[in-house]
Amino acid sequence: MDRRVRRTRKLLGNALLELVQEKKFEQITIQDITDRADLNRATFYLHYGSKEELLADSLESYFDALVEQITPLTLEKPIWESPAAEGIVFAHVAEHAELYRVLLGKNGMGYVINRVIDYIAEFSLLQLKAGLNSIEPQAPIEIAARHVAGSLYALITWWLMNDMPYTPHEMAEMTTRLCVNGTVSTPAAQE
Amino acid sequence: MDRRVRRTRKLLGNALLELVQEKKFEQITIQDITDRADLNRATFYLHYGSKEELLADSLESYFDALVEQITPLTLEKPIWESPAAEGIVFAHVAEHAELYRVLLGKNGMGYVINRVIDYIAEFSLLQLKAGLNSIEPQAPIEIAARHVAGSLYALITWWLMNDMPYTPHEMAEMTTRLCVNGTVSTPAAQE
DNA sequence: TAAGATAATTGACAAGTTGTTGACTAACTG
DNA sequence: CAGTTAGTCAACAACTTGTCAATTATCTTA
Repeated sequence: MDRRVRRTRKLLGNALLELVQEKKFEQITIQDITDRADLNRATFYLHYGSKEELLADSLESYFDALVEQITPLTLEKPIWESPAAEGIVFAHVAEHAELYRVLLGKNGMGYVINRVIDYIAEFSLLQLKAGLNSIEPQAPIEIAARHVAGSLYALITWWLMNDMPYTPHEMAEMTTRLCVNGTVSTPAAQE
Repeated sequence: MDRRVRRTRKLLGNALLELVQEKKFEQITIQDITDRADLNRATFYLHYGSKEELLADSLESYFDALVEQITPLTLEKPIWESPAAEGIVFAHVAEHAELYRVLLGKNGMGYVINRVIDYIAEFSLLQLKAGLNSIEPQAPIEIAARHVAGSLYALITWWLMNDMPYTPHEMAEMTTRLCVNGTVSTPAAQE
């Protein structure tokens, strides 16, 4: 790929990720983006059809970096026996807290939220498939994976929006416990 | 409140909820909304400052109706002993499937998604608090509630986006099982 | 390194959206 | 019925959008 193209796209992506933390996504104009990136407005249209498209493209790198970090860990120990992988996820979120607060928070972007959940669900699905001989899911594995993804997403956003009152490690442990043991334990058996 | 005001806001709300199912939210203009509602464009600005504000207002009625339906049930039996309440939620979603598919789906709206999760989490929190003498949560109850909310949200969207391949009752049962028992059971003790 | 290809710039365009205004008419409330 | 408030209408400037053709700058590779 032409060096100029790489350069331009990176400039556009960084500009958007900056702007997204300053004002609402809807009221960021193409002009804003190209101004920030020091490019001509027409140039934007040579690469992307919309802000949404640009954002989607820019987020790939974040997610990919994260998955690369996690994958080796899961080969050692399945995810339901150790919260190590979740720990990395929470640490990653903390590192980019301002950005994720905007993308996932109050007036977050549906596109990003669903993409995050999909990502996690896909990952969980692989984990569950790999462990099928030693565990027995409580529902079809697509659904079980989705359950884990929703939980992790919800805990991440809760943590972010409440100023991260626990360490990434603590959050990872709670997430794992809730997903593996269930939400509550009933000391007295239920009928 | 003035009868004319009620009338106008209802017209605007219905117009938007219709339009939202026809085209992307971002490319719905104020003109579109007032055209559909048979009102003057200037009238819109007498009531709302933006489409987002209008949407938020319009969704209240949906959620409120739902909570009213559920509340009596939870007084009979705690939510972790019966999937009845969840069943009603899934049935409600099915009834308004086209709308929720747009609001929560692929390019859904972050605002709505987070509002839904918050709603569920608040509700779960009340349930957990009420049952504290007979159960022992696996994490601080705010977090446990959030875990349940995330799971339910994720299962709802999975179900919607996959053309609802199970009955509301089946989905409710799976949700409850996953949340109460955990994602997997391990026939052989771990390690 | 020179030639040809491709990217980016520039200024300009029509079309459409936004938010607000002031003067008007219609509808509601007590 | 009188006074208040809501909605209508037409018009406004300011801004955004997507696209264009002509020009310049920068890359690639032979």
